[in-house]
Amino acid sequence: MSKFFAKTEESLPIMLLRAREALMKRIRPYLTEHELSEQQWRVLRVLDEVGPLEPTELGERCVVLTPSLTRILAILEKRAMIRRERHPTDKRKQIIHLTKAGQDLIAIIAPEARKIYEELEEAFGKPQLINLLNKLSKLSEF
Amino acid sequence: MSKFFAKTEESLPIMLLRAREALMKRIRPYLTEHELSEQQWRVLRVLDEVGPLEPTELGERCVVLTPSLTRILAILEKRAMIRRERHPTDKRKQIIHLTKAGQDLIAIIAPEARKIYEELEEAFGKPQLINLLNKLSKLSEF
DNA sequence: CATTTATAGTGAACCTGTTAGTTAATTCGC
DNA sequence: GCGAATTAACTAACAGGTTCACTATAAATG
Repeated sequence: MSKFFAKTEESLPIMLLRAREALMKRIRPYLTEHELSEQQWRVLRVLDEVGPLEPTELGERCVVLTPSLTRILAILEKRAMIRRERHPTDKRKQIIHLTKAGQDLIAIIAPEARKIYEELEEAFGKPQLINLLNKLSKLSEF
Repeated sequence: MSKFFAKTEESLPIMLLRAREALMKRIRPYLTEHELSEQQWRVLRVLDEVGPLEPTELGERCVVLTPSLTRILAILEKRAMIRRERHPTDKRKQIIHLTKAGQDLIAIIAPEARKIYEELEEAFGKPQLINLLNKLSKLSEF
């Protein structure tokens, strides 16, 4: 029962995990309903948000390592949610496109997910949330 | 390229993940050096912090689901970092103890890990960190 | 009591995280 | 230009995350 560290309730990595868990506990059911994992959902969202991307940049934006992304893209391609193209000049690269089916799926889930974010904003206050996001953003660059 | 959502840079779950990643990128090397996963490390720390615990409560404190904890405890037991006891009155339960070897390992890693937290405090400012932890704590109860 | 209901831990299946290593294509230095 | 270093994507192997189901024990309900 020695005390080498701050209590785990004050450990930033653990608290970040706990907070994320609380959020995802609400969101996951909607994804499960459509047989999407969290990570698959992130990939679809990012493609929808920024348009066609190379896997490496896609992985960075989704916070998914490339070995995971390889598997995720294989699954999403089999479900026809994404489509691959060759990069025009660099043969090592690909370009990942969201398909119509992928966009449709996003459009179905979007209202449910947005509802949760609105609840969050209500419970938390928008300025507080913005402040939190700013701090997290700074932390990401640590 | 439609916009069903806030940008992913403003998506709280993703930002929580990103921030956590930035932190763990610094801490992981020290754990890897001693062949510990993040989660195994959390288990050891919590046992050191609060003393012997039943698996269920241990899992809650570490933010690890019990099926994962089962596997983690099996590994840590094989490495003699923890030890199991039967619960005196409830035969369903166990009590997990940190062994001397476990304590020793913590004592070795502690200084390195603390150094990183101090760097963080310096780069971020203590009041900012406390404020962040408070917000995360509130979020955990959402 | 007997039966139902709840809880603690485990097992299984599938996906993801992480590290390391592979292959092919590109870029850099000379 | 040519070999060395770098980069993009993939594969492999093992640990962890998540859900579901199962067993054993305990508690609640009648």
